[in-house]
Amino acid sequence: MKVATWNVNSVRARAPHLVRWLKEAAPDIALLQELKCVDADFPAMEVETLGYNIAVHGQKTYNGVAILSKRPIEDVLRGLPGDETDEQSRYIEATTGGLRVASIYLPNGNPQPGPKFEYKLGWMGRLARHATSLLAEEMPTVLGGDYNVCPTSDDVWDEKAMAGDALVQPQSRAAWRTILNQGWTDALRLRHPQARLYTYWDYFRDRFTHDHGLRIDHLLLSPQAADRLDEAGVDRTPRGWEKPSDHTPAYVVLREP
DNA sequence: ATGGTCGGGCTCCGA
Repeated sequence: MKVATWNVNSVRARAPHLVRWLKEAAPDIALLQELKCVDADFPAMEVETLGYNIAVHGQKTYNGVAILSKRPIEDVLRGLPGDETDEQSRYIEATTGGLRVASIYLPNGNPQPGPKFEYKLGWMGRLARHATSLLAEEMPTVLGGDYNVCPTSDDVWDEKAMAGDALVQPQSRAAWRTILNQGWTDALRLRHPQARLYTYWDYFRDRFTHDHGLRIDHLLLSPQAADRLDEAGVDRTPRGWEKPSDHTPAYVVLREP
């Protein structure tokens, strides 16, 4: 069971890449972020033709998340619990293929300090509370997505260049660890303890060419999912295609129970 | 080196 996550940076602009990647990488479950469109504008026909079911939580212009699965999708939760006033489409969760999975687009938080950074930290607190309730279910669970957090200095090409950025702030990293320390496994780091394992390269200054990247897309596994972890990795290929997203897919392979 | 490049949707915002 291959579960992949990818921030596509507009699903309509990236539809040809999405189709090509689904064919070549063939994930059983794909968690997408930054759709930048409402549900009705998701390129459903192209994806369904490849044998995927779709659950979308879209939004005009900004944000938007989706779950694609070759298996039936059930018990869909749209929006992160904990704040009825939050209008941003950054969270979708569902049961598919015997797993509970979430597609997460965590707030960027820049500029910091400021209201956007406060929103990010508040959102992370809500995610931590919800993650606790997910662990209590004792289901194999995968929380994948663009977390907009570089967990350690190993996850940043240059700490000095990024020093003022919300993605590397001590508060962001502490909030990340609060979730991790509940008992979630950072699958990519577990499988690649030493590697510079970037998932994002800024569009400007040829950052991909020079491998000046960040590791901000993560797959967190509940203990029941971590028991089944085979491989984990980053697929850098789509970042090298013409007109790419600034993120590239990351994935885990879980053994059958 | 405080710029640079994208995408969306309209003259600038978010990343």
